[in-house]
Amino acid sequence: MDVIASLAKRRGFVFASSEIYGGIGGFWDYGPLGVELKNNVKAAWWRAMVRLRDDVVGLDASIVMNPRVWEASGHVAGFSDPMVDCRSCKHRFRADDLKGPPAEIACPNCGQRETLTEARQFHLMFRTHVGPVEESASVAYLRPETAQGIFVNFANVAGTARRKLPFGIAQIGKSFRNEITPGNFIFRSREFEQMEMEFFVHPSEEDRWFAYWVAERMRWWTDDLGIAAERLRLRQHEADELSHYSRQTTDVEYLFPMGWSELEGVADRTDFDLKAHSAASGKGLTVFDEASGEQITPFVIEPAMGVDRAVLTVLLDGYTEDQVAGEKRVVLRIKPSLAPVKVAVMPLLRNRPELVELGQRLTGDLKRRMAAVYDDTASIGKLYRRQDEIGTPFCVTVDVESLTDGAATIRERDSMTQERVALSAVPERLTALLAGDAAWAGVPRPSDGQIP
RNA sequence: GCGGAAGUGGCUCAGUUGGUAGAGCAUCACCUUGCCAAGGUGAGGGUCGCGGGUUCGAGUCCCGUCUUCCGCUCCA
Repeated sequence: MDVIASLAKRRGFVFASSEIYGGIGGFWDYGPLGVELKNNVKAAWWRAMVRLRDDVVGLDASIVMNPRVWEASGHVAGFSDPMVDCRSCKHRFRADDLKGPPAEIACPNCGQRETLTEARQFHLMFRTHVGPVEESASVAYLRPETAQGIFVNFANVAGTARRKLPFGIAQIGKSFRNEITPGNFIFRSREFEQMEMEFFVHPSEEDRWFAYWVAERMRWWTDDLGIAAERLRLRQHEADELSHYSRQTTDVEYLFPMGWSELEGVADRTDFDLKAHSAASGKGLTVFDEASGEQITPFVIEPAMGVDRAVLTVLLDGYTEDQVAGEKRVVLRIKPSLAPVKVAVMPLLRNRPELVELGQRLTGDLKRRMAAVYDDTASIGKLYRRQDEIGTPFCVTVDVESLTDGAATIRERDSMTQERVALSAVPERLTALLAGDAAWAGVPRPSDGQIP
């Protein structure tokens, strides 16, 4: 993890937020390469989840919502717990789990008396105020999950997009949680980005769609994101760890340096949210079921994941150290579709103006089709290493012969193999090579709402 | 919030019993270099986390504070 955090800092993927002031725990900034990688991860999700499907549409809801949303969803109650600490054994308990007042009972863990603190309130939702004068303004919250923006827009989307069950609404956006302990680099932070999709189904199809989405999400991690299958696994939640809205949850987990940890949760939220919002708002959040001739409240299957965790996983999973001629060669073997830079153009010799000009002109042509950069500030070997380290799948070298034979050399990242291609054919050739990337080739998906 | 550890150039670190900061790598420029981190010359870059105290003098000692890392509690 340290190696990745160091690489991320050194090459401009991720920086600690407000670093010149000493930083602030649980917040991170994405640098020039990081924002490209992150955008590519989001694009891969949006493509698989929305663009390639007929049964899912997108949404971008606001971060601050009417606070009644969070009362109805159960987050106001569930996100602010009175907690009690034991001064002796350092264990912490929820005050409402204790059998009596903290001052009068022994610590349930170590049995010591008079070691428990008074109950203190923990607010896991960020609070803010709407309106410039704090005293008279109403309290509001930064959303702790994006899902509620989908539920409260259920009727809007279903109506305007003319959707019938089953269908889904997908959203990518920031969420905020006042985590007690952020950590493990960008794995757990207080401001993070989620990609969530709420899939609305007929109650009778709940289990089948749940199974479908668990399998589909695992497929996405391996095929679209290129994560090694042996470092991924599924884990079903035990009954006592289910969140307040969930009937069943299965996590996609990755073998991180600190152990197996959650990447994505597929939750069966039943009709909990729509019913809660319907009751609290007085609005009917139902659909007409032609089979029974009645209005029904759909059940919801939710695949929800963190973008930042996905970025971290891509970096960790792709990081390799090769030995080349006794020297260490760091290669970020990530899927080409995710790479911040697709191709780097470099002249074999930089003290030849005509080569520099040729390289820069070629870069200009390539930029119209893909993320391309030009670099001539080091020897050819060093330029290759730089690109390897940030995962650039292809390098194109122009040399003196290029001036006469009109050809250039394409070098591939993982194998270091080279291929001589006519200059005019380089953009086409690279486009074809990148299209060979499975994530962009597309994978058959259900398009008629049928469960495969 | 508790316990432990640590904060010196972008990175890894050195700084002797307190005497107003160094190295390697990285970056940049020029030369060299003809396909996988070669070489040469030079340059830029640090209020030593922050604040206060002791002292003629603090990166070095004392107090406070902030931040980070590891563990614990929590994690929708």
